Amino acid sequence: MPHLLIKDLPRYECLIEAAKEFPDLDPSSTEAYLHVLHAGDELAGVAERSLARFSMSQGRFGVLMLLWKGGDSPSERTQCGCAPAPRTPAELAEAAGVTRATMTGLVDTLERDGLVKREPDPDDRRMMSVRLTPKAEKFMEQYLPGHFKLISGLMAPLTETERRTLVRLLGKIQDHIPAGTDAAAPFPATA
Amino acid sequence: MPHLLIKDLPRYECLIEAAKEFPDLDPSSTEAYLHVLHAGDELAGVAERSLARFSMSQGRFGVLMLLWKGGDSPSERTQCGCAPAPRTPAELAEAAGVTRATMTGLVDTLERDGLVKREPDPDDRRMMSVRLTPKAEKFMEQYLPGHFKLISGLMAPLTETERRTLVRLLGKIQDHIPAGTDAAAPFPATA
DNA sequence: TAAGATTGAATCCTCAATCTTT
DNA sequence: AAAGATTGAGGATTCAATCTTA
Repeated sequence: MPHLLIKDLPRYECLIEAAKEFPDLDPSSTEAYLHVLHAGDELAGVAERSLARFSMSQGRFGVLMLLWKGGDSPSERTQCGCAPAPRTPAELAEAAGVTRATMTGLVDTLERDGLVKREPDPDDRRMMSVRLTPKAEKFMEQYLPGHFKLISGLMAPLTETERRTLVRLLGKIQDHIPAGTDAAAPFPATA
Repeated sequence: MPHLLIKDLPRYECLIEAAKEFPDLDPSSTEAYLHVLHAGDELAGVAERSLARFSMSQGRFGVLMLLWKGGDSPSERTQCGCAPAPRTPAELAEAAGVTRATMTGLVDTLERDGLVKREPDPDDRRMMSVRLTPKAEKFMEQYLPGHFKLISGLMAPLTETERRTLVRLLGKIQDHIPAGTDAAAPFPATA
């Protein structure tokens, strides 16, 4: 599940050493890259272990969050000026950034556990509508306050200003990440 | 594969709005938390798509990196003063932070693809020794320069100073992450 | 044809046995 | 016993079909 299969990051001196053999290796870039991935893994790990006690996974929890407080009518489905909350498996997959097949699987286990319910769309019989059950509403009401407290605790080592700086720096990276699969090839795939 | 099942992060105003309903939600903490996870997902996604063109996964690549340039004799296995490179499945699992069962699976597919070779330990017949094959050495020599270039490009939007700041801020978070599973429970698991 | 949802085969990962050797 | 490695069952994920409806 972690992005990085390394528990202990290499020391900066090791990166400098490795750069002698690989001129393309930029130590400060590599260090920053490894730290972002590692921090993400660690934070996700904490959240994951917290969720695991309720037999909940990050993926299934994410679907619950997407469905949470979405309202029923289209007018209710817009939260504070944002896009309407997703309802169908296709919308959920799009919003979550996973394939429809993955969403089918997630909704399967959520439905099996009584947390969501599939209902056929009355207008278009190809579509399904996914809704939270009262059991899921109750779970979210009980779980979320502690979840937010956990996040606050994780970020407590940073001051408000440092958090803003962190978000700004990460934003600069994300704004320049090539979308989709068009990342430059390390070497020709036909080699 | 992503840690976060949300493609578009909520806007800050939405977090402030949500905080009215959940007093435990601290907007700046939540924003920073979501950004770290999201940035990690995006960066890992780029690396993953780059590796995928060679039928390589982050997990298997991580094993290759762990094994890379480890040398044969114990004296060679220490790289620039760091811990000796792992050799057995148990050591690899420990260094990678995954279970031994996971490492067995990764080594299985790497061996099937001719990238590593298992050899029984002559001293202790319970143990195996895992080594890179010449095919894997060649792959790494061809792949790594482009890999490091890719990372440099991803971090290019940041100045050297900004990278140091980013690493410092992430380090402050990581230093205070509770180890293992002892994260505070959001609410009693027995509820 | 095309779109929504699902299924089947495959990889990656975990936990809880199991098997072998110490 | 205890340690190293593996196996088996199951969840999460993807891709490439497949099925139904528009």
